[in-house]
Amino acid sequence: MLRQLTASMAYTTKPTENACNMTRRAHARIDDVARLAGVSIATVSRAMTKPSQVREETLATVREAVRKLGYVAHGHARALASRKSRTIGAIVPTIQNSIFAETIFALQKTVRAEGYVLVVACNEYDLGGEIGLVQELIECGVDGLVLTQSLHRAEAISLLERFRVPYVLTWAYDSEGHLPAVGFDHWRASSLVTRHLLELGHRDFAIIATTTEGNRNAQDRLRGVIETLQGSEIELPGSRIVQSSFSFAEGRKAFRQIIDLGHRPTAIICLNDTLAIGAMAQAMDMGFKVPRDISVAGCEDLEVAASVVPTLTTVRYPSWEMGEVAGRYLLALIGGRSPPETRMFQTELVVRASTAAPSKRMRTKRKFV
Amino acid sequence: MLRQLTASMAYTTKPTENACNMTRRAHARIDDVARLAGVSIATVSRAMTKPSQVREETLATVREAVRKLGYVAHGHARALASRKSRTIGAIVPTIQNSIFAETIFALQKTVRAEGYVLVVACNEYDLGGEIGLVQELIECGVDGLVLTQSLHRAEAISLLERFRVPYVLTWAYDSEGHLPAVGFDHWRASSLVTRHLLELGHRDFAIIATTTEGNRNAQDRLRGVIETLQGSEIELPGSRIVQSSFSFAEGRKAFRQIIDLGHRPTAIICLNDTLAIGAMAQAMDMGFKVPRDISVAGCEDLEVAASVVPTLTTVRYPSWEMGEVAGRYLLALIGGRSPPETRMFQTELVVRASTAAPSKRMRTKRKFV
DNA sequence: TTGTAAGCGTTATCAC
DNA sequence: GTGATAACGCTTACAA
Repeated sequence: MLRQLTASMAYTTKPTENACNMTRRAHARIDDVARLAGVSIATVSRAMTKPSQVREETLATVREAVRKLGYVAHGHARALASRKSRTIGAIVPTIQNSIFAETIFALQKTVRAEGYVLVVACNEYDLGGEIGLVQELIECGVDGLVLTQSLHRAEAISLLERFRVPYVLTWAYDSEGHLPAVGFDHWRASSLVTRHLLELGHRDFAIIATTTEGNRNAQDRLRGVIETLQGSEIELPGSRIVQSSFSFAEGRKAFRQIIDLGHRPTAIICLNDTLAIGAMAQAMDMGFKVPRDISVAGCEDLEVAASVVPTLTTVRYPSWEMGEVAGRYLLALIGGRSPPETRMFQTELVVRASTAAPSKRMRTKRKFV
Repeated sequence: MLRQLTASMAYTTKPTENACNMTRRAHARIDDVARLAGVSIATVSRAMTKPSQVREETLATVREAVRKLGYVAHGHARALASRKSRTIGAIVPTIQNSIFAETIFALQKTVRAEGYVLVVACNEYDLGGEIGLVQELIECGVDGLVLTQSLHRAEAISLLERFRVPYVLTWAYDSEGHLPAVGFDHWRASSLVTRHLLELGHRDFAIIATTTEGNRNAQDRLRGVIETLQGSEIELPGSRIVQSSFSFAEGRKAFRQIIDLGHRPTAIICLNDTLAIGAMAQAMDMGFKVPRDISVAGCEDLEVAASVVPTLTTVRYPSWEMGEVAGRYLLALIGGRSPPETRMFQTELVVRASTAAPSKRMRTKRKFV
């Protein structure tokens, strides 16, 4: 509730009556400022939003009145009249995953620099109904919307277009390149990791994969590994690919599962860092020396994980930059300027101490696939 | 921008003209729904917000019209007329720190369940001007505001009270108990850790502390350790307390610094988990076995860190619960219900593998302070 | 450069 | 239960 009125301020009271005793109201309105400054409300409005159109002297008077009364504009009234709210919405699966937190943080900073505030909603991987969220944010009157890993892209977009709300997709894949989307090349990310291990001389792999069902990004990552291996004429038996869900413990379990197969690969590629860290921990618990006995690599930079386990070879995803670009894109669209090109961000391999060439000991002990 | 009008819709056109051809407009308004349903706009409004006051049959007609037109209410107009916006604001230092992310996530979930959306703003530890942010959110017309570790509490509160915006402080300390605040007992948290080590038989400590300047929480944590030690007649020489900033690398550096003193404590208490993990990593790099040679404990549960380094003895801060309570508190205040009691959350010691009784080897090798 | 006044799309009061 | 209509607090086209 933005303002609390005294009883006498109810609908029956005439506006002119209020005008006389602003002391009875909770806070100042534009007409209070106008009266104190001795100008019209239009001038006050202009002084607030287009100061260049107001004479220097008048401006000073108005500003003084604003200061004296502690006037703060009523955003909803302003939005209703001007048809712009200076708010931007963002929908993310969760804010608890540091990769999304980073994007949101960057986005928030970017739009705030232009006077926009950010409305954040989490769809919790659709448990709450993504389309409902989009509609809610439209109802809130956001000037633009950022969608992250949208699960119902087509519906969300048609809704946004019907309401003429500018939008941009993040963490998204757009094969045709027609949609405003910024994302990562997940295929390339996991391919980078794989090539790195191939170049070190590894020929004997296992993959700890995430579930790929309905997740294009995860599919791309898995394909990136498999196709790169195929490029080197290496076929991976299906049993060497373990599917896991997202957790440290799952990474441990998957590692055990691989070792239980009775065949030790020289390198393990994990399709995300949480799994990789779990696998590494399990390897060490089981007496493996990393990377002497086995190399472990991840495919997705978890900022926090990287600071905690700074030895993991992985791929850096510039999620901060993505947030910035998404913000700038929307701001341009809203401001009627031509937006920057949307694009596929390139990821970058970060080689750390968890990978090395297979040791002689490994080579002699193992038969290749 | 919520709606785009065609040229003919400019101010010169009379409302009654618009009414006839809604096809030329971007989307439906309440009067379009009313016309299609054959009722007045007042009825439509009631059907949307107080369905119980509308006859079942009328309700169905209106709902059908809403569906047909894809009508979505204009939040700003609604907010202006009703004086409530169904948005709640939250100011946090950053969303990148997982403890705040967790609180925000819980808050978001709690308020969304009641139909509110969350506007998030980060003050980046005041680099952006906290009071400005508060004013911005008031201008946005939030129905309530959550402040986190507010650095300018007095000013923020006076502003909020002037505008009659309900608020609640989180991660906050309120010695008098007059303010609506939910926080943690940091003194107790670090005291718990200290007592645990004392009970294991440790007498020889070092502390890796955070900067305490202007940070009441950090001060409390440090006092918790020192005063608990004093309770056992243990005085810590100042050189055994190393001040660090917040990072993994700083934890490493601080550990080296302590060892460089030439005296090895049997236990190290770190005032946050990031420092603790850094210290542990450094210890292991330097050939220490944890906890055989040295015990390491933290004072602040970092969710991600805990999942990555699941061996760290630390204190769990229920930040999720705090977000929930903060949300419920505001919702109660807004709804005119009596709010739940604000309180100091109790933290809870989580003993893991990084602490143990000092070994005989340690005991014989060391002289006590 | 400034003032006048007509919107912006709802809700809430009051009469029926 | 429902309808007519006056707010809600601001922006902006147009006139001065």
